This record gives sequence, C-alpha cells and structure tokens, in this order.
Amino acid sequence: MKDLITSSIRDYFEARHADAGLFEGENPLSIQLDNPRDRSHGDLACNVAMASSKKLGMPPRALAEELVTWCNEKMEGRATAEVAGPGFINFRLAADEVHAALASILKLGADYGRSDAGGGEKINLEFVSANPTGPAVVVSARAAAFGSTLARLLEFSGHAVTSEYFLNDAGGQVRTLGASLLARWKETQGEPLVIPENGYHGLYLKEMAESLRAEQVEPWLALSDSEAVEAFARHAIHNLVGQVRVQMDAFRTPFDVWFSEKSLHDTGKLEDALAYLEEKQLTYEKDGAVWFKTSDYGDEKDRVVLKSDGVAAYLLADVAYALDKFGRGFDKAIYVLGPDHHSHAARLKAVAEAIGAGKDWLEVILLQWVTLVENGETVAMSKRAGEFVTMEDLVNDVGVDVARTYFLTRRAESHLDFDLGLAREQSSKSPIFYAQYATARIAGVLRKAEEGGLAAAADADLSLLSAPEELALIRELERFPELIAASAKAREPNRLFQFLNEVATLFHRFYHEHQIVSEDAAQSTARLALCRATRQVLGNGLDLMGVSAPERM
RNA sequence: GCGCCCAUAGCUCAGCUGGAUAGAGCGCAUGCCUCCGGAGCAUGAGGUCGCAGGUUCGAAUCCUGCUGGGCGUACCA
Repeated sequence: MKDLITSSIRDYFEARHADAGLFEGENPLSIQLDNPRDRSHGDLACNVAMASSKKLGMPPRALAEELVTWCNEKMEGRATAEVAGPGFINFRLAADEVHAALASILKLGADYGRSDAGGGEKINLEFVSANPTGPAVVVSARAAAFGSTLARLLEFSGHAVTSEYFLNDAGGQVRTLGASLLARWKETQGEPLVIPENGYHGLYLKEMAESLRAEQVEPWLALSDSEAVEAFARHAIHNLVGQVRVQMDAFRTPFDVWFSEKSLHDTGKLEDALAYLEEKQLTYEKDGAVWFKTSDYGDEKDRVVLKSDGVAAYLLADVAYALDKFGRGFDKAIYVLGPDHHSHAARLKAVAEAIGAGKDWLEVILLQWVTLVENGETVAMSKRAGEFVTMEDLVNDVGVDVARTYFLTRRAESHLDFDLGLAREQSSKSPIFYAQYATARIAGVLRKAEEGGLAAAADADLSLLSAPEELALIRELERFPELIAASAKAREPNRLFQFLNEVATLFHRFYHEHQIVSEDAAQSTARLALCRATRQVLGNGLDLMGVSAPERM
C-alpha cells in the first residue's frame, strides 16, 4: 500500500515537474510516509509538499492540493488523500485494505513481522563477553537481554547473525584469579588467608576452594609456584565459564560461538597479528615496547601492542580477534561494550581500519550502567571487593521475564535504575505485566469462545470490524514488520517494548468497548479473528524479547 | 585538561534517525464490573524539553558555545 502511495506521488512530480530535477543532485528528494501521532490525521502522512515547495516556487498548500487530486485519481479508492495543516498530505486507507492486512497477519502466523530488510547481511554480534573472573553480575544481564534481543531482531529482519561471547581467559587477571583461589585453598588447610594484591575477595572463591579435593590439588602444588597458580587459574576459569554458560542459557540468551582468547595465544594468532601490523608498517618501537599507530586512524594516541617485558598487550588480542572475525567473512561486526570499556571504541575502530575492513565494518554499542535500587537506596557493587548481586541472584529474585523486560525498556545509552522492590512485586507496576496481561486475557476469551463452539470458524467476515477501536488496533498491528526492521536497523530493542505496550493499550481499549463473544455469531467470529491476530503479534514480539506470552496469570 | 554518554511532568523514562496540540508508567484526584480476566478502561491536575545562539517552511530531535551529572583518559584485561 505504501508503495502505491509513494509511486503515485513520484508519478506526479515526474509528470508535472520533471525539469526541476527533484530526485537528482546531492540532495535528492525522498518521499517519506510517516505514521501520524494523532490518528485523526489519517493513517499515513506525507511532507513532500513542504519539502519541495521552495525548489518549485509554489506555496506548499497549493502544491499539496494538486498532489491530492492527482493521488486520489491514481489510487482508485484504495486510499484517499487530503490536505491538512501547513501542507501535509494525509492518507486514509480504505477499510478493505485494513481488513486485508488483518487477514495477512492470521495467514503468516509466527512468521508475521519477518522481512528481508537486511538483505542477508552477515553480522557478528558480540555481547556480554565479561571477564570470567567471577560470577556474572547485573550489567552482564543487561547486556545479555539487549544482545540476545537484538540478535533475534536482526535475524527476523533478514540478517544472518552469529551471536558470540569472547572469553578473556588469558592474561594477568587470570593469573591473579588463580593466585586468589590458591590463597583460598590454603585457608581451607588452616593457613591464614592472604589474598594477593589486587586479588579477588569474593566468597565464590572460598566456596570453590572448599569444593576442591586434596588429591585433585596435590599435583598442582607439586609444580613450581608459577605453574601452580596457572593450574588453579585453569580450574577457576573452567568452573566460572561453566556457570556463565548455564546462566546465559537460563536467561534465554544463546550464543553460537564461545570464543576463547587463550586460543588466539595458543595458535600463534597474536604473532600473526603483530607480523601483519609490522608488514603494514603500522608499528614502531619506543621505550622498549612496540606501539601501534592507532592515532593514524582517529584514536587520540598510539597504543602499546607488545609490552617492554615482551608480553602482548590486550590490544594485540583485539587485532588478532578482529582479523579472525574479518576472515570469517562477516559484513559487519557489532561490539556491545560495557560502560567501563567505552574508551576502547576509538581504538577498536582504528583496528578495523588498519586491517582493511573499514571503520564502518566495526560498530560499537555502549551500554550504560545498571544501578540496583531498593527502597530508594542504591545497592553497591564491586567485583573485587566481593560485594555484588549476581545475575543469578537477580533472576532468582525477580524472574527471567521481568528482568529481561526491565532491561529492554531503556535505550542502551541511558543509565538504568533497576528497582528491585518494584520488579519483585509481580504487579501491574512491573513493566512486562501489561502486555502479558493482554495475552492472558485474549487466551481467556478464546477459551470462552471455544466452549461456545465458535473457535473453529476460520472464514470470518472481517468487514464487520468497523468500530474505531477495532480499526485502530488493526492499524497498529499492521505496523509490526516495519517496526521490527526499524528497531533492528537502529539497534534499539527498546522500541519493540514500546510498541507491544501500545498494542496492549489498544487491545484493552477495544476489549473494554466491545463484547467479543456475543449472540451475533458472525460479529463474534470477526472479533475473535482480531483477538487471534493481536495475540499473534504480541506473541511474536514477546518471543523476540525472550519473554513468555502466558495463557493464564 | 582532553574524549565519550546523559539532561524531557513530583519520580522512572519514551518520543519511530527534522513534522501538526511533546507522550507513557508510577504517584495524586474522580468516574466505570447483574456482562468474555477490574492485574483493566475513562477523565483531570502536572512541562521555559538544562541555558544561549545558529541552520530550516518547521527543532526535544541537527550544529556551536556554556552549565550541571556519569564514565573514561595504563606497557590492566
């Protein structure tokens, strides 16, 4: 339908104003159709008359009048146009068009909303990637909810997505972790507890140490100090990564690839990366270290890739990892980073350019902090000090549906206050309940209809749906595919949440105004069809969010 | 100092990549179930969109400069 309107408008300009060259040059005119905020302005609104009036030397309203006449003829009653305000052209779809949209929702079912907007673009989406030096914390839960939903949105809108988790299972922090566990082990053996400098104080290591068996540890202790620390570290990492995997799974956040940083070290990829940079003459030596000229690509200063002690700096792993990803043929790599890593954005961009992928190949999304709030008090967290609410605690406390939704209500850039008290309440105050309540309510109505023998009637006469509340609901449902595509393109899953709430609002209003199951079988059947379509859209949307659509609550 | 992010109703936040009278939830006030789920619906009060300029037919949205807050600014990862 949109295509018909757009082509009608374009035809007009080509027939009457071809010499103005509106569609050429550096600022070609694009014909936009928006959903007006105010429904009394029709179904679709267009601003071309205002946008082009200056170039054509015509007053916007006069131009709009001509366009309206032209379009009304072209569209043959499938939609009607009228001029409004300063020169908007408002289009109203014929009822048949609206009903056809409803029929199409019912026909497509679980695939309704799917599109090929992404054109099969191959995207690597990396998210969470938290250091496996302790249990996953709340920021990871936010990243998980955000990333997994974005992955599903991208997939649904026609992209080929690989969800990836990068494990920092190498480097100094891992050794520190091993040393901390070793200290905890010694504690279980009656020795005084001496946690190393900058070590990890969390009780999870105490518990882990207590679950170690003596015969397991003996061979480790027989090794040199350094190798012993390494052995404890390996155990700790293995254990913690296992926990993270289980939690991500329980949080409905599947990953296609768990990428080990250590594997880059073990397979010589770091040396390859360094050789690559050297070959491209992007490195130099200074103060005994090897530097990478990231400032050539917009970073504020150069960075060390090989430390003066000969050990690779983390950035080299970034280069090796980016080379690996690029080599796997992705058209785009999205990095979802935590707020503590935002200084990395510039140098990651530099890496992308240096390896010849181009700076648009690598996209950084920065998630902001989550502050847990309870009774107006901020709940403090620090991984090293061992005070934190883990992701597991959070999920046990409020449930997966509530936790996921809470994170999906906000844009990535906004700091998020997570109110534990509110989330725990399981009431209408909780953000997800409104939409879920709608699905449960619909399920209730459908059960009722089934008891009355109405369920089987598939050939509903949709033209019986003509009340304002009915049409408004259908038109909102019709926006779903477009919303999905836009939400994926903007990397803003929160729009999906907003949309589902809008659908729920319109459904509740419709429900309140109209008796669905009544004496009038034809009318009932039509309204039941609308209920099914609404449930389908809510269900598809909630599914993308990784949230359940309950039959009863 | 420099860099990134944020600033919208009493509170928490949306605002669809420049559109018409800036919205929702919570809280507050008032109505609506003999009827399919009242965990719902409707109405009302509440705004200098941080401040000042600029671009535009048109700005909460884009640009510049301020103010205030968060984070970062390692040969840590």
